[in-house]
Amino acid sequence: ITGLKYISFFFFPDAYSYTPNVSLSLPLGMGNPCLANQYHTLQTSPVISVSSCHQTGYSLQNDNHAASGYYLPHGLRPNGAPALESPRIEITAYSQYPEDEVEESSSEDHIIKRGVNSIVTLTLPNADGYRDPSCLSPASSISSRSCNSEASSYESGFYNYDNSPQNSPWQSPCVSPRGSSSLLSCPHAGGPAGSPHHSPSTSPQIGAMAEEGWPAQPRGSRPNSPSCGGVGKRKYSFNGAPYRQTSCSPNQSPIPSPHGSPRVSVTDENWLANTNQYTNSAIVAAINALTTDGVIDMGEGIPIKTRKTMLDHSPSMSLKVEPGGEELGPDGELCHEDYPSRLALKKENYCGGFLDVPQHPYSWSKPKPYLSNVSCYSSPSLPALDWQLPSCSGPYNLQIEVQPKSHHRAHYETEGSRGAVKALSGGHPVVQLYGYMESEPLTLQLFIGTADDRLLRPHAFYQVHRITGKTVSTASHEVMQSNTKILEIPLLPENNMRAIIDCAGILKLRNSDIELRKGETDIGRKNTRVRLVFRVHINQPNGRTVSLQTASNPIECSQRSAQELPLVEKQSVESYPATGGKMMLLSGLNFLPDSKVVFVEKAQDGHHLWETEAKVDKDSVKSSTLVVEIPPYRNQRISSPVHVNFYVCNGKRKRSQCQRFTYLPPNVPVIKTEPSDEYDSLVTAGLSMHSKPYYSQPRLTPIMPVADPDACLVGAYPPCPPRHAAIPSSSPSSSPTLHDLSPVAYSKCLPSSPTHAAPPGSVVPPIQETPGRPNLAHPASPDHNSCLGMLHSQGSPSHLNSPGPHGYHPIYANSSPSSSPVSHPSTPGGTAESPFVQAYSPSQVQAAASSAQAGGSPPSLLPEDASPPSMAITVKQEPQELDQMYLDDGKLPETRCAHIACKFPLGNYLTKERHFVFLDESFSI
DNA sequence: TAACTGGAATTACAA
DNA sequence: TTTTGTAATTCCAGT
Repeated sequence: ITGLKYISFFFFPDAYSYTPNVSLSLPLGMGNPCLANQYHTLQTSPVISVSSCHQTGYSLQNDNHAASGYYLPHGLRPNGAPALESPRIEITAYSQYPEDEVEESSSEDHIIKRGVNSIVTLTLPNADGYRDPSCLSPASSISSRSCNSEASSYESGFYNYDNSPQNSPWQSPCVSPRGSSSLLSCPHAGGPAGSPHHSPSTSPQIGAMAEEGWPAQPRGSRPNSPSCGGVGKRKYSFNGAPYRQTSCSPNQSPIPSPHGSPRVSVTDENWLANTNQYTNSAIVAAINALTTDGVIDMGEGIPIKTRKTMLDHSPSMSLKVEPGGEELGPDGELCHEDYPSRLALKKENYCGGFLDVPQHPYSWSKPKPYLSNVSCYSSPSLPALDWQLPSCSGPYNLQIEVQPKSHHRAHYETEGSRGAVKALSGGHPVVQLYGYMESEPLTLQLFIGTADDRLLRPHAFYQVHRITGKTVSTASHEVMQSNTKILEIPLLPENNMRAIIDCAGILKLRNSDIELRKGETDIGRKNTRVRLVFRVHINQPNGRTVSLQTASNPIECSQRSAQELPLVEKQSVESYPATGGKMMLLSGLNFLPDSKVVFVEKAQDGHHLWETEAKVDKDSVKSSTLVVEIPPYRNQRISSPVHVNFYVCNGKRKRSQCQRFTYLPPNVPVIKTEPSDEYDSLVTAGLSMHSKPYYSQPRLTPIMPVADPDACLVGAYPPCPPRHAAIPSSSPSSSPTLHDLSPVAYSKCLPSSPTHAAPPGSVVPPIQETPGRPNLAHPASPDHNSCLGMLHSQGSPSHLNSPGPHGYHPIYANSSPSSSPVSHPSTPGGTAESPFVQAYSPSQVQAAASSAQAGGSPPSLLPEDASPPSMAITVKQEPQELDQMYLDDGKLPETRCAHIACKFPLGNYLTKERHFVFLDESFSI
């Protein structure tokens, strides 16, 4: 319902005719380059400028790029707010917004409507409700605090738009009145709101809090832990959820994320490398000041959606402040520049005691010299966390050299840390970036992602937890981005751009806390598998940024299942002719002699089409390996690959996650994989291990076997750099795989199915264009899309050749049929010719992300000020027998791709929706 | 002492 | 509506 409302909101002319232009200018001086970057204003004193203007001039396109639209300083305060000697709050609300929106907000928050331009009064919780900072338990550290993780996804499309900068079409860095409820985000309250980017209004907890007497009782049915009283580990959040305590905490300093603003145009000039990019306490304080006074009202002047997200987005990234730590600049020096701001704002803060508590500036456990040159943040707006990115591009290749163990018991906030994620070998996961020859260090980002069969996205119920201690050798620190905690780890040239991930634990958030979050559609129950997602952003000389991402094998995080449930980590065969009969080796855990392997096929609507039990070689069963004979498919005469699933069953309710398997037509070459050392001993003749990826990254839907990504690039695109000769082979899944390349599959790298013209999970071009550069919005030509998809390797490379649900990415959808990849000569490695070389500005990226997620469709990349390409909505009548046509031709006509691309007029969500439907239908056909 | 573990009791939830 | 089993969460006792 929310989504529908949301969508309709977008399509309704009056709805988008007004563009909530709300901006928050919080010049923090040297304290926060991020802010400077985001707002293009670097002032000497804090200035909070919140305004809502009705701008009829906004184009639809801009609306769709909402995030950026409302966000950019150039939108409202082109010149930035004037420098002031003291904090100033400017609130201007001119416009009105849809009534329904108002109602919605009013009901959710305790905001009193007084008319379009009137003041909204926010009912504030009792100050007594704020938790005493002294009550902070170990878990109260940001590491333990959970955050409402962004759960945006293309699957759900619309949801969570309200609290994800990237997701919200209305996202705005502004402080909204509702956000003000964020006072809730009051420091001590520690709510999700604790982070300024949280909009209380969007959080169900807010309402609950106000109604139930925040933060007296944790929401939910669970009784308070004995320790909740403020003595034990249990921490109170305003809604009772410990993790909700956030950046507001005196010890926490949320900061706006450089990524947070889609329209942020950060240049190298305004990026103050030697300033503390993570010091945004000022903005937090400012927001608190603004939002907690209880009388500020912008509500009536700002579209609800905007108001909901304003607070959320501004600071989409916050810094964890280690208690007792010190805020260090890149060079290790304390950075207290933002203190004045904080202090100044403190007086305005509803939570009076908030700033009285000594600040505990963040401190790296070790000097982080590389920070001074971290290029990661040179880009103001990096891809949203739920964007699918490739693991390699041009010369770069981000790889997980050592995979984490398949089980890691996550800890609750009520518990102490359960340590860092370990590797199978007993060590820790290792990640390395290949192909990077520069001398400047980079930052490796790590967050906890999902491990289901949908697109990779931040896991709503788990957060990465920074592990500290003498046993930890890797420096790291935490930042928040869109409710997702990110661990940043240095990638140093001296270490060969290799990082040992011994500083990452996993925090489990209570299901009840997350599920009640507005917009959250995922359920936590039995959703206990995660993946470590690594990202790196490489700045190019030309200002663009190459973003790479890779995800680990799935990690089971529950205690129980780790002991009982079978877990399939790898499978030796991903696909095989329908005749079956081949032995497949499964590698995993908790296999029993009585374990059964069941193959199932389900229709799109979920009902069973076929189910059969495979023969298990009981003699060879070990707890970690299982040999099973691939059963023949029910139809031996299939003309195209058929995707089925299988699972290992140890008894009632003791099933492994479903694994994907593809039955191929007899004439389709079988994909062979290269055995990995670690598993060689396990592999019997003819068996080689495949990292299993049913629930891993979206994969190619293989109507035709997909070759190695690199191979795919051969000829047309520069291949990813070969792995380093010294690449450890400890991780089978991370080992490259070799595949037989069918001439058909190889020749064109074409999508194997119509859906690939614009797969929902397509890889986002890893290269961002310099801000301001007009976007050409021509992403790769249609026929490149498939390659993009193929490259969208996350986790183990091997899954590249496996089929999988594909997300569709907007970037390509907007491709002009005739357009070709934008050439960027300066791109190293000849990426100019790579399909990944998509020219887009950061703002566009963000805007696109936002619009896409908000609208349930992928973001589109268009220059903010550019009018949408004249793309007629040409809905070509597709042949009814797509599969047949494909098979007959041996390829998917590029022209079809082109037409599909044409169906995505930028900014037209309705059309996009239709397109999705179309794709589904096509696929079905 | 703090971090980390393993186990299990308690509570919530779903079949 | 109740029962029962499972999953989630919290707590304890160690290392």
